[in-house]
Amino acid sequence: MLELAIMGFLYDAPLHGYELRKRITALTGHVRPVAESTLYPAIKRLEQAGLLERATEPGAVAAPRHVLTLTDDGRRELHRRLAEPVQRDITDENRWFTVLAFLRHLADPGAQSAVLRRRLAFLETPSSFFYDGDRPVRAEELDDPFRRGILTVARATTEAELAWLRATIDALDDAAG
Amino acid sequence: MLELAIMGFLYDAPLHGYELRKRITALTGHVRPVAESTLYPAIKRLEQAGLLERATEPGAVAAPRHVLTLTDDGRRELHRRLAEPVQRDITDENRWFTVLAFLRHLADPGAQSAVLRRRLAFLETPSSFFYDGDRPVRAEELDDPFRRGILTVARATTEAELAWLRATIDALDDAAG
DNA sequence: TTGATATACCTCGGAAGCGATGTATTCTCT
DNA sequence: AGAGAATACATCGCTTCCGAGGTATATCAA
Repeated sequence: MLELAIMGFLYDAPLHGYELRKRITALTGHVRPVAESTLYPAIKRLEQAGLLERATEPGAVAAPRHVLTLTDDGRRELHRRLAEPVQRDITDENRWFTVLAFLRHLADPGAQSAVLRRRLAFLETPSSFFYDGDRPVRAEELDDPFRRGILTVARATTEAELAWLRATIDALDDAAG
Repeated sequence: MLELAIMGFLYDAPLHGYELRKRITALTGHVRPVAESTLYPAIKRLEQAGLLERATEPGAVAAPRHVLTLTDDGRRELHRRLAEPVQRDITDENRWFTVLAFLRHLADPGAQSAVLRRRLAFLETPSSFFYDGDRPVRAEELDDPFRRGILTVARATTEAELAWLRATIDALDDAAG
Protein backbone atom coordinates (compact mmCIF):
# COMPACT_ATOMS: atom_id res chain seq x y z
CA MET A 1 0.00 0.00 0.00
CA LEU A 2 2.79 2.38 0.91
CA GLU A 3 4.74 1.36 -2.20
CA LEU A 4 1.67 2.08 -4.30
CA ALA A 5 1.39 5.55 -2.82
CA ILE A 6 5.08 6.27 -3.43
CA MET A 7 4.85 5.20 -7.06
CA GLY A 8 1.55 7.03 -7.49
CA PHE A 9 2.99 10.35 -6.36
CA LEU A 10 6.22 9.92 -8.32
CA TYR A 11 4.25 9.14 -11.48
CA ASP A 12 3.36 12.81 -11.79
CA ALA A 13 6.72 14.32 -10.91
CA PRO A 14 10.06 13.47 -9.25
CA LEU A 15 10.07 14.24 -5.54
CA HIS A 16 12.49 13.87 -2.68
CA GLY A 17 11.71 11.68 0.31
CA TYR A 18 10.77 14.43 2.69
CA GLU A 19 8.27 15.96 0.28
CA LEU A 20 6.91 12.50 -0.48
CA ARG A 21 6.32 11.97 3.20
CA LYS A 22 4.34 15.19 3.46
CA ARG A 23 2.13 14.17 0.53
CA ILE A 24 1.51 10.70 1.90
CA THR A 25 0.74 12.17 5.32
CA ALA A 26 -1.81 14.49 3.71
CA LEU A 27 -3.37 11.56 1.84
CA THR A 28 -3.70 8.97 4.59
CA GLY A 29 -1.89 10.41 7.58
CA HIS A 30 -4.94 11.27 9.65
CA VAL A 31 -6.13 7.67 9.44
CA ARG A 32 -2.87 5.81 9.30
CA PRO A 33 0.27 7.87 9.88
CA VAL A 34 3.39 6.88 7.99
CA ALA A 35 6.60 6.74 10.03
CA GLU A 36 9.88 7.83 8.47
CA SER A 37 11.26 4.48 9.49
CA THR A 38 8.67 2.89 7.24
CA LEU A 39 9.05 5.28 4.31
CA TYR A 40 12.81 5.24 3.84
CA PRO A 41 13.15 1.44 3.80
CA ALA A 42 10.25 1.32 1.33
CA ILE A 43 12.08 3.77 -0.94
CA LYS A 44 15.18 1.60 -0.68
CA ARG A 45 13.18 -1.50 -1.60
CA LEU A 46 11.74 0.18 -4.68
CA GLU A 47 15.17 1.45 -5.67
CA GLN A 48 16.73 -2.00 -5.33
CA ALA A 49 13.92 -3.44 -7.43
CA GLY A 50 14.80 -0.93 -10.14
CA LEU A 51 11.44 0.82 -9.92
CA LEU A 52 12.87 4.20 -9.02
CA GLU A 53 16.18 6.05 -9.23
CA ARG A 54 17.67 8.58 -6.88
CA ALA A 55 19.81 11.61 -7.65
CA THR A 56 21.44 13.70 -4.95
CA GLU A 57 20.83 17.43 -5.15
CA PRO A 58 22.03 20.18 -2.83
CA GLY A 59 19.24 20.89 -0.36
CA ALA A 60 17.17 23.96 -1.14
CA VAL A 61 16.91 24.80 2.54
CA ALA A 62 19.01 22.37 4.55
CA ALA A 63 20.62 18.96 4.07
CA PRO A 64 21.09 17.46 0.58
CA ARG A 65 18.03 15.88 -0.99
CA HIS A 66 17.63 12.61 -2.76
CA VAL A 67 15.34 13.31 -5.67
CA LEU A 68 13.41 10.19 -6.64
CA THR A 69 12.31 9.46 -10.20
CA LEU A 70 10.11 6.60 -11.34
CA THR A 71 11.81 4.42 -13.95
CA ASP A 72 10.01 2.89 -16.95
CA ASP A 73 9.87 -0.36 -14.98
CA GLY A 74 8.33 1.60 -12.12
CA ARG A 75 5.65 3.02 -14.39
CA ARG A 76 4.83 -0.42 -15.70
CA GLU A 77 4.70 -1.81 -12.16
CA LEU A 78 2.33 0.97 -11.06
CA HIS A 79 0.04 0.23 -14.00
CA ARG A 80 0.12 -3.45 -13.15
CA ARG A 81 -0.75 -2.88 -9.51
CA LEU A 82 -3.57 -0.51 -10.42
CA ALA A 83 -5.01 -2.71 -13.16
CA GLU A 84 -4.74 -5.98 -11.22
CA PRO A 85 -4.91 -5.16 -7.52
CA VAL A 86 -4.59 -8.04 -5.09
CA GLN A 87 -7.87 -8.90 -3.38
CA ARG A 88 -6.87 -7.16 -0.16
CA ASP A 89 -6.53 -3.89 -2.06
CA ILE A 90 -10.16 -4.35 -3.07
CA THR A 91 -11.61 -5.32 0.32
CA ASP A 92 -9.58 -3.26 2.80
CA GLU A 93 -10.86 0.31 2.77
CA ASN A 94 -7.48 1.87 3.52
CA ARG A 95 -5.88 0.03 0.64
CA TRP A 96 -8.82 0.60 -1.67
CA PHE A 97 -8.69 4.35 -1.10
CA THR A 98 -5.02 4.31 -2.06
CA VAL A 99 -5.85 2.49 -5.30
CA LEU A 100 -8.60 5.03 -6.00
CA ALA A 101 -6.29 7.97 -5.31
CA PHE A 102 -4.10 6.95 -8.24
CA LEU A 103 -6.51 5.10 -10.51
CA ARG A 104 -6.51 8.01 -12.93
CA HIS A 105 -2.96 6.99 -13.92
CA LEU A 106 -4.57 4.00 -15.62
CA ALA A 107 -5.48 6.02 -18.69
CA ASP A 108 -7.91 3.49 -20.21
CA PRO A 109 -11.56 3.98 -19.04
CA GLY A 110 -12.27 0.30 -19.70
CA ALA A 111 -9.45 -0.77 -17.38
CA GLN A 112 -10.58 1.74 -14.74
CA SER A 113 -14.13 0.47 -14.98
CA ALA A 114 -12.96 -3.13 -14.57
CA VAL A 115 -11.27 -2.25 -11.27
CA LEU A 116 -14.40 -0.46 -9.99
CA ARG A 117 -16.45 -3.51 -10.97
CA ARG A 118 -14.34 -5.68 -8.71
CA ARG A 119 -15.09 -3.39 -5.79
CA LEU A 120 -18.76 -3.36 -6.79
CA ALA A 121 -18.87 -7.16 -6.81
CA PHE A 122 -17.29 -7.21 -3.36
CA LEU A 123 -19.78 -4.71 -1.92
CA GLU A 124 -22.73 -6.50 -3.51
CA THR A 125 -21.78 -9.83 -1.94
CA PRO A 126 -23.96 -10.16 1.14
CA SER A 127 -21.86 -10.09 4.29
CA SER A 128 -22.23 -9.05 7.87
CA PHE A 129 -20.08 -8.56 10.89
CA PHE A 130 -22.22 -10.60 13.24
CA TYR A 131 -23.94 -13.93 12.80
CA ASP A 132 -26.44 -16.02 14.71
CA GLY A 133 -25.20 -19.37 13.49
CA ASP A 134 -25.19 -18.83 9.73
CA ARG A 135 -27.82 -16.13 9.70
CA PRO A 136 -26.51 -12.54 9.46
CA VAL A 137 -27.79 -10.35 12.29
CA ARG A 138 -29.32 -6.97 11.40
CA ALA A 139 -28.59 -3.77 13.30
CA GLU A 140 -32.15 -3.55 14.62
CA GLU A 141 -31.87 -6.92 16.33
CA LEU A 142 -28.78 -6.10 18.35
CA ASP A 143 -28.99 -5.13 22.00
CA ASP A 144 -25.36 -4.05 22.02
CA PRO A 145 -25.36 -0.34 21.03
CA PHE A 146 -21.72 -0.49 19.92
CA ARG A 147 -22.23 -3.39 17.55
CA ARG A 148 -25.31 -1.63 16.29
CA GLY A 149 -23.09 1.34 15.54
CA ILE A 150 -20.74 -0.81 13.49
CA LEU A 151 -23.61 -2.05 11.34
CA THR A 152 -25.19 1.39 11.02
CA VAL A 153 -21.97 3.05 9.90
CA ALA A 154 -21.02 0.19 7.58
CA ARG A 155 -24.41 0.31 5.93
CA ALA A 156 -24.21 4.07 5.33
CA THR A 157 -20.74 3.69 3.85
CA THR A 158 -21.75 0.84 1.60
CA GLU A 159 -24.81 2.64 0.28
CA ALA A 160 -22.89 5.82 -0.49
CA GLU A 161 -20.14 3.88 -2.20
CA LEU A 162 -22.53 1.72 -4.23
CA ALA A 163 -24.28 4.80 -5.57
CA TRP A 164 -20.99 6.42 -6.50
CA LEU A 165 -19.60 3.22 -8.02
CA ARG A 166 -22.62 2.61 -10.23
CA ALA A 167 -22.71 6.18 -11.50
CA THR A 168 -18.97 6.23 -12.18
CA ILE A 169 -18.93 2.84 -13.91
CA ASP A 170 -21.75 4.02 -16.18
CA ALA A 171 -19.87 7.20 -17.04
CA LEU A 172 -16.64 5.29 -17.76
CA ASP A 173 -18.41 2.74 -19.91
CA ASP A 174 -20.04 5.55 -21.89
CA ALA A 175 -16.61 7.11 -22.37
CA ALA A 176 -15.16 3.75 -23.48
CA GLY A 177 -18.02 3.46 -25.98
CA MET B 1 -6.00 -5.71 16.83
CA LEU B 2 -6.02 -9.46 16.44
CA GLU B 3 -5.06 -9.90 20.08
CA LEU B 4 -7.94 -7.64 21.06
CA ALA B 5 -10.35 -9.78 19.05
CA ILE B 6 -9.04 -12.98 20.61
CA MET B 7 -9.42 -11.63 24.12
CA GLY B 8 -12.80 -10.11 23.28
CA PHE B 9 -14.26 -13.42 22.14
CA LEU B 10 -12.71 -15.39 25.01
CA TYR B 11 -14.14 -12.92 27.52
CA ASP B 12 -17.58 -14.43 27.00
CA ALA B 13 -16.64 -18.09 26.91
CA PRO B 14 -13.64 -20.41 26.45
CA LEU B 15 -13.12 -21.43 22.83
CA HIS B 16 -10.64 -23.51 20.91
CA GLY B 17 -8.46 -21.99 18.19
CA TYR B 18 -10.41 -23.27 15.24
CA GLU B 19 -13.70 -21.91 16.54
CA LEU B 20 -12.01 -18.64 17.41
CA ARG B 21 -10.82 -18.37 13.83
CA LYS B 22 -14.34 -18.85 12.51
CA ARG B 23 -15.64 -16.09 14.77
CA ILE B 24 -12.89 -13.68 13.84
CA THR B 25 -13.44 -14.47 10.16
CA ALA B 26 -17.15 -13.68 10.57
CA LEU B 27 -16.30 -10.42 12.34
CA THR B 28 -13.65 -8.98 10.05
CA GLY B 29 -12.86 -11.70 7.53
CA HIS B 30 -14.61 -10.17 4.56
CA VAL B 31 -12.56 -6.98 4.96
CA ARG B 32 -9.32 -8.35 6.32
CA PRO B 33 -8.99 -12.13 6.37
CA VAL B 34 -7.04 -13.68 9.23
CA ALA B 35 -4.53 -16.38 8.29
CA GLU B 36 -4.01 -19.38 10.56
CA SER B 37 -0.34 -18.53 10.52
CA THR B 38 -1.27 -15.23 12.14
CA LEU B 39 -3.78 -16.58 14.63
CA TYR B 40 -1.81 -19.43 16.17
CA PRO B 41 1.33 -17.39 16.90
CA ALA B 42 -0.91 -14.69 18.40
CA ILE B 43 -2.50 -17.28 20.70
CA LYS B 44 0.96 -18.44 21.71
CA ARG B 45 2.02 -14.86 22.48
CA LEU B 46 -1.00 -14.30 24.69
CA GLU B 47 -0.41 -17.61 26.44
CA GLN B 48 3.24 -16.80 27.10
CA ALA B 49 2.20 -13.42 28.48
CA GLY B 50 -0.09 -15.24 30.92
CA LEU B 51 -3.24 -13.69 29.46
CA LEU B 52 -4.82 -17.00 28.50
CA GLU B 53 -4.48 -20.66 29.39
CA ARG B 54 -4.94 -23.71 27.22
CA ALA B 55 -6.36 -27.12 28.09
CA THR B 56 -6.27 -30.06 25.71
CA GLU B 57 -9.57 -31.82 25.12
CA PRO B 58 -10.35 -34.77 22.86
CA GLY B 59 -11.67 -33.41 19.58
CA ALA B 60 -15.43 -33.62 19.16
CA VAL B 61 -15.06 -34.42 15.48
CA ALA B 62 -11.41 -34.81 14.62
CA ALA B 63 -8.04 -33.91 16.13
CA PRO B 64 -7.71 -32.86 19.79
CA ARG B 65 -8.64 -29.29 20.61
CA HIS B 66 -6.85 -26.70 22.67
CA VAL B 67 -9.53 -24.95 24.64
CA LEU B 68 -8.47 -21.41 25.49
CA THR B 69 -9.55 -19.59 28.63
CA LEU B 70 -8.89 -15.97 29.50
CA THR B 71 -7.05 -15.58 32.80
CA ASP B 72 -7.72 -12.82 35.32
CA ASP B 73 -4.70 -11.01 33.92
CA GLY B 74 -6.20 -11.42 30.47
CA ARG B 75 -9.46 -9.85 31.61
CA ARG B 76 -7.62 -6.93 33.13
CA GLU B 77 -5.56 -6.49 29.95
CA LEU B 78 -8.70 -6.50 27.79
CA HIS B 79 -10.25 -3.85 30.01
CA ARG B 80 -7.09 -1.79 29.79
CA ARG B 81 -6.94 -1.98 25.99
CA LEU B 82 -10.62 -1.10 25.67
CA ALA B 83 -10.52 1.75 28.16
CA GLU B 84 -7.26 3.26 26.88
CA PRO B 85 -6.89 2.37 23.21
CA VAL B 86 -3.75 3.53 21.44
CA GLN B 87 -4.43 6.36 19.00
CA ARG B 88 -4.28 4.05 15.98
CA ASP B 89 -7.19 2.06 17.39
CA ILE B 90 -9.15 5.32 17.35
CA THR B 91 -8.21 6.54 13.88
CA ASP B 92 -7.97 3.36 11.80
CA GLU B 93 -11.46 2.17 10.94
CA ASN B 94 -10.58 -1.52 10.99
CA ARG B 95 -9.10 -1.24 14.44
CA TRP B 96 -11.84 1.05 15.69
CA PHE B 97 -14.52 -1.43 14.64
CA THR B 98 -12.73 -4.12 16.63
CA VAL B 99 -12.72 -1.89 19.70
CA LEU B 100 -16.45 -1.21 19.20
CA ALA B 101 -17.23 -4.90 18.78
CA PHE B 102 -16.09 -5.56 22.35
CA LEU B 103 -16.64 -2.21 24.06
CA ARG B 104 -19.63 -3.63 25.92
CA HIS B 105 -17.16 -5.63 28.05
CA LEU B 106 -16.21 -2.32 29.62
CA ALA B 107 -19.19 -2.39 31.95
CA ASP B 108 -19.01 1.26 33.06
CA PRO B 109 -21.06 3.62 30.83
CA GLY B 110 -18.77 6.52 31.77
CA ALA B 111 -15.72 4.65 30.55
CA GLN B 112 -17.52 3.61 27.38
CA SER B 113 -18.58 7.17 26.75
CA ALA B 114 -15.00 8.40 27.23
CA VAL B 115 -13.79 6.08 24.47
CA LEU B 116 -16.53 7.23 22.10
CA ARG B 117 -15.60 10.84 22.86
CA ARG B 118 -12.07 10.20 21.67
CA ARG B 119 -13.42 8.95 18.34
CA LEU B 120 -15.78 11.93 18.23
CA ALA B 121 -12.89 14.35 18.76
CA PHE B 122 -10.96 12.65 15.97
CA LEU B 123 -13.87 12.86 13.52
CA GLU B 124 -14.58 16.47 14.43
CA THR B 125 -11.00 17.52 13.69
CA PRO B 126 -11.09 18.97 10.20
CA SER B 127 -9.07 16.85 7.81
CA SER B 128 -9.05 15.98 4.18
CA PHE B 129 -7.34 13.58 1.85
CA PHE B 130 -6.25 16.16 -0.70
CA TYR B 131 -4.74 19.58 -0.29
CA ASP B 132 -3.95 22.52 -2.52
CA GLY B 133 -1.03 23.80 -0.51
CA ASP B 134 -2.53 24.00 2.98
CA ARG B 135 -6.12 24.39 1.85
CA PRO B 136 -8.24 21.22 1.92
CA VAL B 137 -9.84 20.47 -1.45
CA ARG B 138 -13.57 19.73 -1.55
CA ALA B 139 -15.11 16.91 -3.59
CA GLU B 140 -16.86 19.33 -5.91
CA GLU B 141 -13.58 20.95 -6.96
CA LEU B 142 -11.91 17.75 -8.08
CA ASP B 143 -11.71 16.80 -11.75
CA ASP B 144 -10.53 13.31 -10.87
CA PRO B 145 -13.70 11.18 -10.47
CA PHE B 146 -11.88 8.61 -8.32
CA ARG B 147 -10.60 11.11 -5.82
CA ARG B 148 -14.06 12.62 -5.79
CA GLY B 149 -15.35 9.18 -4.86
CA ILE B 150 -12.97 8.98 -1.92
CA LEU B 151 -14.22 12.30 -0.55
CA THR B 152 -17.88 11.46 -1.21
CA VAL B 153 -17.71 8.11 0.56
CA ALA B 154 -15.61 9.45 3.43
CA ARG B 155 -18.09 12.26 3.99
CA ALA B 156 -21.08 9.89 4.08
CA THR B 157 -19.26 7.63 6.54
CA THR B 158 -18.25 10.49 8.79
CA GLU B 159 -21.74 11.96 8.89
CA ALA B 160 -23.38 8.64 9.72
CA GLU B 161 -20.84 7.93 12.42
CA LEU B 162 -21.08 11.40 13.95
CA ALA B 163 -24.84 11.07 14.26
CA TRP B 164 -24.54 7.67 15.87
CA LEU B 165 -21.72 8.76 18.18
CA ARG B 166 -23.58 11.81 19.49
CA ALA B 167 -26.77 9.87 20.13
CA THR B 168 -24.94 7.03 21.85
CA ILE B 169 -22.78 9.32 23.99
CA ASP B 170 -25.92 11.13 25.15
CA ALA B 171 -27.59 7.84 26.03
CA LEU B 172 -24.54 6.61 27.93
CA ASP B 173 -24.17 9.85 29.85
CA ASP B 174 -27.84 9.69 30.81
CA ALA B 175 -27.29 6.13 32.04
CA ALA B 176 -24.21 7.22 34.00
CA GLY B 177 -26.32 9.97 35.57
C1' DT C 1 -11.27 -48.41 -1.22
C1' DT C 2 -10.14 -44.24 -2.68
C1' DG C 3 -10.53 -39.46 -2.61
C1' DA C 4 -12.48 -35.29 -1.08
C1' DT C 5 -13.80 -32.42 2.62
C1' DA C 6 -13.91 -30.72 7.20
C1' DT C 7 -11.77 -30.47 11.57
C1' DA C 8 -7.71 -29.09 14.19
C1' DC C 9 -3.14 -27.58 14.92
C1' DC C 10 1.60 -26.00 13.78
C1' DT C 11 6.32 -24.10 11.69
C1' DC C 12 9.26 -21.53 8.64
C1' DG C 13 10.99 -17.65 6.02
C1' DG C 14 10.25 -13.34 4.67
C1' DA C 15 7.84 -8.88 4.23
C1' DA C 16 6.22 -4.80 6.33
C1' DG C 17 5.55 -1.68 9.86
C1' DC C 18 6.81 1.13 14.10
C1' DG C 19 9.16 3.65 18.00
C1' DA C 20 13.38 5.24 19.41
C1' DT C 21 17.34 7.23 18.21
C1' DG C 22 21.03 9.45 15.54
C1' DT C 23 23.26 12.94 12.25
C1' DA C 24 23.58 17.34 9.78
C1' DT C 25 22.21 21.78 8.06
C1' DT C 26 19.83 26.12 7.86
C1' DC C 27 16.58 29.55 9.26
C1' DT C 28 14.31 32.41 12.68
C1' DC C 29 13.45 34.44 16.93
C1' DT C 30 15.16 36.37 21.08
C1' DA D 1 25.23 34.57 20.47
C1' DG D 2 22.28 30.89 21.56
C1' DA D 3 18.04 28.16 21.39
C1' DG D 4 14.68 26.03 18.94
C1' DA D 5 12.32 24.56 14.88
C1' DA D 6 12.22 22.90 10.32
C1' DT D 7 14.52 20.45 6.72
C1' DA D 8 16.46 16.05 5.24
C1' DC D 9 17.98 11.41 5.65
C1' DA D 10 18.96 7.04 7.94
C1' DT D 11 19.55 2.70 11.11
C1' DC D 12 18.32 -0.62 14.81
C1' DG D 13 15.55 -3.87 17.20
C1' DC D 14 11.21 -5.44 17.72
C1' DT D 15 6.51 -6.89 16.63
C1' DT D 16 3.08 -8.34 13.55
C1' DC D 17 1.52 -10.51 9.69
C1' DC D 18 1.27 -13.53 5.63
C1' DG D 19 1.89 -17.43 2.18
C1' DA D 20 3.41 -21.89 1.67
C1' DG D 21 3.69 -25.97 3.46
C1' DG D 22 3.17 -29.84 6.87
C1' DT D 23 0.68 -33.28 10.23
C1' DA D 24 -3.16 -35.90 11.75
C1' DT D 25 -8.07 -37.56 12.36
C1' DA D 26 -12.93 -38.29 11.11
C1' DT D 27 -16.81 -38.34 7.79
C1' DC D 28 -19.01 -39.21 3.54
C1' DA D 29 -19.73 -40.05 -1.26
C1' DA D 30 -18.33 -42.40 -5.57
